[in-house]
Amino acid sequence: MIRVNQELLKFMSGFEPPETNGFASQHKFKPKKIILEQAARIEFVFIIKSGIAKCYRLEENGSQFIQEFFGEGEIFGEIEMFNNDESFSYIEALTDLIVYQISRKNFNKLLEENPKFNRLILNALAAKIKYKAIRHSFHQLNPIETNLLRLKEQFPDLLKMISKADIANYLGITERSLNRSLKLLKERKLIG
Amino acid sequence: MIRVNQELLKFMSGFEPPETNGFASQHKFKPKKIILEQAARIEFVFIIKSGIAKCYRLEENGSQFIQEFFGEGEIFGEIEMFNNDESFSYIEALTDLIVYQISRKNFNKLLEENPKFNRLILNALAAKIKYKAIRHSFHQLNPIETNLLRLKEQFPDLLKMISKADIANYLGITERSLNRSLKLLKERKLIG
DNA sequence: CGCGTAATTGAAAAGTATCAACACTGGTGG
DNA sequence: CCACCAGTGTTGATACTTTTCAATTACGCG
Repeated sequence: MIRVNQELLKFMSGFEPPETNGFASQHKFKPKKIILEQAARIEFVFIIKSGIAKCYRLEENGSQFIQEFFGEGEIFGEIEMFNNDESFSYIEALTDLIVYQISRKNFNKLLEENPKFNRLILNALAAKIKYKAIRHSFHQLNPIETNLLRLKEQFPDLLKMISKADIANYLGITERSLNRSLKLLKERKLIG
Repeated sequence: MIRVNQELLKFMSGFEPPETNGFASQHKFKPKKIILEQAARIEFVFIIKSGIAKCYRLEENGSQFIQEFFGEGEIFGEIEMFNNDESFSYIEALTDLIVYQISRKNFNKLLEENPKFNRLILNALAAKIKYKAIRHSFHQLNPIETNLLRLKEQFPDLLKMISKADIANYLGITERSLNRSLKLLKERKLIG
């Protein structure tokens, strides 16, 4: 549920000051800080050095759907670079966050000149696609209880780290439904 | 709904016989032919030259969820190359299908040696991610009727090309619900 | 303590699935 | 030419699930 990319993180640590070579800078954000706006022009790619962010979309009816939770080494803003379009989701810090920030120009330069980086990005994109495909499918074809059990299995500390509202938005359900399901699962001793 | 990638198609047409250079071969499939199995080892990347295929996942409870419909220039099998894993979905021909087929080795070679191809693949992956993100979000946060209207808007010939069963599986609903919604929309003169 | 945010719960309304029966269509063989 | 069949599409009745709405409680922090 909270995804990470250790390989990319390791690669980026090569850009630590003072060896940044001007490629990447570092920035800090406080919880609840919006890092990227939906429908905004994007000039930087970000890679998380530490902390957790949530990526969500706001639909016209005002409700939000959480795409994923980004942990260490996860990249965002790159999709917009490729399709050269406005952002299609918000990125918001959930914890104290430190990110590497790479300009459009440097991102493209790295892609072209550094085969290792190029492959890391290809892998990262492929991983996102697979994650989304499996998630959407499982989501649609299983009841809420099953989805919750799967979440708890993949990420036992779920309820300690993520607010009920965010979990509900991640599952695309209301908090009311989330609470009912959690209560049921507890009664059946399926979760703690 | 039926996605296409004209740029990639155009690039691939450079590999037409007799100029294939051994990079890509061509293959034909009949409707209903399964081209890729879920949970199978994959040795080739495919790019559609003509026709339509459906990409779907089979969940343990036996129901299927359609990820997308691939049209001209769409690529599949590439995700499995990157994360070096088994296939996570089926690919099935819906119409007569002609595909370019590239071996793992040649795919990697092209990626490394041909910057244009490399960028086309990056763009294709980014487009898939954006498509999936927006689709899942819209899907979750809107009622069936709204989803149907969106489909009809994006792809007016929907009902002529795709079976009711497939449309229902794409929307993650039963055929019964699909029919009820279609009837309602027709009564309200919102669709033809 | 008091305030705002987050979490919980009940009751009614709305939405969707399930199940089962029936209609339509195109193709096949007697 | 008709009878039959299989696949596809249609519909109704009922049961189940989820949302909506509103009221209440718990918690963290200045």
